[in-house]
Amino acid sequence: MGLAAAAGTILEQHPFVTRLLQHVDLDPADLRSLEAIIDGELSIRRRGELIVDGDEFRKLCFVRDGYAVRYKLLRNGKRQILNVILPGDIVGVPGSFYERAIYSVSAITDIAMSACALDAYVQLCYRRPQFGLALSWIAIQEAATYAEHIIDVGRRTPIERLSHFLLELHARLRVVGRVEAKSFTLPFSQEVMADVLGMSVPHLNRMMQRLRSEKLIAGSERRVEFIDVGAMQALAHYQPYELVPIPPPARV
Amino acid sequence: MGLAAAAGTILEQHPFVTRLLQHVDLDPADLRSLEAIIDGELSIRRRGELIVDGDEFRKLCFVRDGYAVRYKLLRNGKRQILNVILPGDIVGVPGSFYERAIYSVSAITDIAMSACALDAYVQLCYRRPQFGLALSWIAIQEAATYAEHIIDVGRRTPIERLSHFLLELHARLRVVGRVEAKSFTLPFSQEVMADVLGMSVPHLNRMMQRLRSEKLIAGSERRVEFIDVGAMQALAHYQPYELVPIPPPARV
DNA sequence: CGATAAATTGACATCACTCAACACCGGTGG
DNA sequence: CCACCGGTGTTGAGTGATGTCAATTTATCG
Repeated sequence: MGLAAAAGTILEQHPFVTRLLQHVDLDPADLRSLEAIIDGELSIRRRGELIVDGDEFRKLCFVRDGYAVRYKLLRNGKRQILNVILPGDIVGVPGSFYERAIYSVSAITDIAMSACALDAYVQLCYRRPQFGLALSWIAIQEAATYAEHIIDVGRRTPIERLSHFLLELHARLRVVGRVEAKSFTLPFSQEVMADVLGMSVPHLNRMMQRLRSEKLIAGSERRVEFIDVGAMQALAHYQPYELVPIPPPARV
Repeated sequence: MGLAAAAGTILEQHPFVTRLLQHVDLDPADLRSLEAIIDGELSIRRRGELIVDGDEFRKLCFVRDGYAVRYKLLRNGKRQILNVILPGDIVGVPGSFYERAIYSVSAITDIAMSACALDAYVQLCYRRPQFGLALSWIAIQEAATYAEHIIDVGRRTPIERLSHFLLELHARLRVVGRVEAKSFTLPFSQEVMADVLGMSVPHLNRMMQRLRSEKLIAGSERRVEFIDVGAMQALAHYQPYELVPIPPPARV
């Protein structure tokens, strides 16, 4: 776990800031306040554990680059991945808000994050309420993503689930500039995707082949190219959602 | 949709306030500010729709009494219930934060709520940042509930799912004083529970019988009495979680 | 180039869904 | 008072989708 000294321009080009600015206007003073509470950069190696279920963890880590998964292991050895974590996401939601972390987070690739103490962020919220609102917005978006995930595993068929996952992943990666218009590189193995979607690896593999044979996607390996986005969205019951911006403070 | 005039003591004994006070200290002035933005009481009849998928809805409704479900209908007619809504919960999370509601909400019993405009709540957050933090905390708790639900439908077996649902429901109802120590009255039909848990009604029914025959619960109809809470929790992989309180503002 | 991880394929068993029919209950109107 | 009715809970039979468990090929990484 490397902890580098905080340089001057931590937040330059930071995908978390990119995401924040989609919800709320922040002036340079706001950004400096945010930067002031960052207490370091964290680097974790591929396969490293960022958070282990049961830990006391009271930090927020803003992912600069790399991929991770938030998951829970059941006693029978099964793993459910709750969410894939992409650049711009926060590690520590929801774990840091509980007495002990309720889920584990593990790095899929090498990953770099900017970290701050939860308490410091909360103090920032008292001074600059827009950060509290931003956190609410992000948490609500997180909840909506989870909700869609419930529908995936609860009522969508395996092929619909997989389609939905691919479309949503593409949309989320687009926000932080990690995709091309109709294609992208999958950062995740089939084992990971199977654990996201609550299915077995062989079955996931078969569904992947079926998407290819039905000419909905192309590309081999970790490459996904959407051939017919419309058909794919219809199959997946996919619907792009748009968060409202955070209303600015009323003039007094 | 009845809209009664706001009386003086809207928030007296309001289960939403009960929940807020578990996270954060609010003084009487805070509560008056909250009360000031409530623009009315809403009553909906059993089976009424509170929100329809696709609506523009920009309110937060704090449930005073009654039960509802947040759900999505797929084109094939299947319904996935994302969450059951209990007294003290907010209707409008996450729907009001999107341009158009992304889920529907429908009343299971008659339901009474206090409503305010989302924008008014946001303005309150600028004036009193603890309300922004409270919203974050509630949204994060919502996300964690959804996460547990993902594990239910993704990796827990049907009987584990059902056990988990019953235990969690009991815990949530306890916070707002709607249960006895080891028993409670189910507000939901088996059809509703099946749609929560992503299973068919007949199968849910069989699992319910199995819980009874294995002496884990007793009670018929809508009555649930836990006989062996420990065994039930073990079966369900259930774990009670505790949110940290919102840190108070630092002394200056 | 060997070792390890990932993707793919096949055979098979079974869990849980579908589609029924039926029982029960409370309310409602004749 | 009783017949009807919608909503709810219960039961049964049949079947197909999907998991399990392997073996095998292919990629990736030292």
